[in-house]
Amino acid sequence: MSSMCLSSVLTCANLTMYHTVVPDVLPQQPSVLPSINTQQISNPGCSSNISSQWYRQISPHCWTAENVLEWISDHVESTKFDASTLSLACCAMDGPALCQMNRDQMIGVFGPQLGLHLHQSLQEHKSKYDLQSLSGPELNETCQLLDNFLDNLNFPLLSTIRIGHAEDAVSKREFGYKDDYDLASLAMEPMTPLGDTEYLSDNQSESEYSSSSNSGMFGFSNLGSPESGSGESDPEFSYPLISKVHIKTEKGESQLKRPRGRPPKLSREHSSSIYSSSKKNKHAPRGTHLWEFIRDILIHPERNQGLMKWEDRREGVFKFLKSEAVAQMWGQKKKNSSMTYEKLSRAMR
DNA sequence: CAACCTTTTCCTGCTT
DNA sequence: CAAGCAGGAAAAGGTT
Repeated sequence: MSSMCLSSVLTCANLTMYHTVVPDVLPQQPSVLPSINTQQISNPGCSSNISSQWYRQISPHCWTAENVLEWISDHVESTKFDASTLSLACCAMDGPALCQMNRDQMIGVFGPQLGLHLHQSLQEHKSKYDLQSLSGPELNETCQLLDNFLDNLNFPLLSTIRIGHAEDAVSKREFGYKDDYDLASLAMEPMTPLGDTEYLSDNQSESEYSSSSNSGMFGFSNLGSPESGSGESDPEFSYPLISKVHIKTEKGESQLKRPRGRPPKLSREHSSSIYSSSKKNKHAPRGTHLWEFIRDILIHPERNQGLMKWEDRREGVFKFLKSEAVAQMWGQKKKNSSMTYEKLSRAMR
């Protein structure tokens, strides 16, 4: 089980990203999450070490006073600055106010050492977000993924949404994924661009992810696991025979089974994913965590084409509308064409 | 390089 | 009984 509860992280993201837009987004939250319930993404208390990092993903112009404090606090720590010499009142400003300060004003307020440090840091943050407009790198990456994903869908964008059963018609065999993310064979519902507040009106067509109560409608209700039809057929992700084991069943049959756990990673030389060209590092860069991926989709509702939506931002409840599509995107991001919603949901839990 | 963390995969049991 | 879901366990691989 992940030590970092997805719900808390997403809620923190939610709060950070939206609290200037949705002022009532931070009610009293229960301090304890009773259990990890993927149906309901509720709000446990956000740990400070998580929330304190969120200002990094927002343009300084959008920082709240709290973000500014966190930012200053981080620099006080990193520079071993004696915080006792710093007046809290000096730090009481929001992002826009902070951005208006020039170098000399910073030095005047925070002193020559910390002031210079803060000024330099602020310039870096500002230039970073000036270049990237609204989005952080991870967000851009996810958005690019979304764009590519949607570009690869050959479905006409209909003006009406078919309710519910489009996925019914898809057999597991038809669900074969191809290299380069060719999802033309993926019989999803046609995607209609949705605005921030313009969601599907008929909830029955959606894969319920959220909601409080429900019991188990964790999406995918009409769709079998595509793994059987795709994962092993993909040359890149097929498992070598050596990784398979023969397991005797009670009936004495010899059955070919995959061992538990993740199969060894194969060479990425033949990867044709859009990421192959951009990611050369030995280690995956930051911003590739599942919770970040989910967050990025959620905070860009105008670009997620109805893949997911906030059901109740205040409660941190969101819903998968195209659960398999989201899983496919995640799989592409992780260069894993056998990713399914079942696995994605397990990772989330 | 080891410890830790996250993700992926398989499996079992419960609920509907 | 079948399907869907939750969660345990194991393993890979990334991060620190």
